[in-house]
Amino acid sequence: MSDVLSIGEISAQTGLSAHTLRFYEQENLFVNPVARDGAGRRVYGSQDVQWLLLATRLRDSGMPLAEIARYAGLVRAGAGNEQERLDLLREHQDHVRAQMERLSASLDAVTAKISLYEIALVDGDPQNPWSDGVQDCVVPAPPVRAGRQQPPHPSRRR
Amino acid sequence: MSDVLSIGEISAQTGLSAHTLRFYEQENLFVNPVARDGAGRRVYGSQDVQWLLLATRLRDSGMPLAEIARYAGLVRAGAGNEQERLDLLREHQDHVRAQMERLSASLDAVTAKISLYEIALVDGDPQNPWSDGVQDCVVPAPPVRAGRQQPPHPSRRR
DNA sequence: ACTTGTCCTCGAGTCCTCTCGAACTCCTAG
DNA sequence: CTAGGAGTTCGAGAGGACTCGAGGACAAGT
Repeated sequence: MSDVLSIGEISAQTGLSAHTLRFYEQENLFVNPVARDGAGRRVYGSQDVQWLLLATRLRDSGMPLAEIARYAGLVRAGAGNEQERLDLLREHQDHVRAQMERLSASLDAVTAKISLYEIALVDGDPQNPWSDGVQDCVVPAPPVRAGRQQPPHPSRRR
Repeated sequence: MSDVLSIGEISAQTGLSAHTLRFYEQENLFVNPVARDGAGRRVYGSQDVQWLLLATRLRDSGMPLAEIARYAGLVRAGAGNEQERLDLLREHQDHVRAQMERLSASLDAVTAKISLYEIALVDGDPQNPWSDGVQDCVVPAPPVRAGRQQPPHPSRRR
């Protein structure tokens, strides 16, 4: 039960690049300090894979790396802070739910717009009110109140 | 029907800061070039509000500004490219749906983890298998295949 | 001996989306 | 006339999450 994985192997298993893995380590995203072999190479275990899979889930659902690091820190600290971990997770759960609602509202707006275009195209109505395409922006009105909220962005695909 | 809005007013109505509005203009996110008054000040109309509300929806659902700019460009170009607009929107629709699926999978994982902690806490089992908190990382396995996909990030709230 | 492959460190660069500040112009009210 | 508030431009900086590359080490295969 103590499989030993190289950075290349764990990279393959998690989908994270070796570069990213080192970066994550540096950012304290691991629960345990990463061990090294005689030649100074990183040695991972399967529990690291499990952890990383969870971590990427958290990240993909919008948790900042710093927060994941905080969570990792709590786990690293050992028993006694379960309540804190739970709070952190619950808070994130709320974020995710909110995110999904926003997404679903946006999806509705996009879907509505798509139908409009579909209708217009099927009707073969080439130069109708589409010339400016703005009047049809009748989207449900955003639930937004103030400030920014949850912008995403990929970075470069490798 | 031609209300005239200052940058401050449109900022209030869209939740975007004046700085951001200027930035968006610079990035060609507007359908029409923004008019100016005698003193060189920006003058917006209510259609701009509508457009911005749609644009923020697109952005909030993960469309990069560059893509929104492309869409705006198509609309600006006038009738004749409806198919292209439709394609763009359909593609985004797919992205949003995929995003929601990922989110929902992550939510499941988080929810599962939360239940585990809840159980452990209710059982008042303070120093149980929680010491390392890793063994419970039995998350459904990510649908991820390769490369990065949809990281989010807020920037600074103002 | 040499090539290949995988790994190491460290620092810099990139992308995206803002966000801020400095320095200046206008308009309006008192 | 003056002060305040809202606008303007331009350029720099910030934050987040990578991503890349140079330069070097070591181990195994031919």
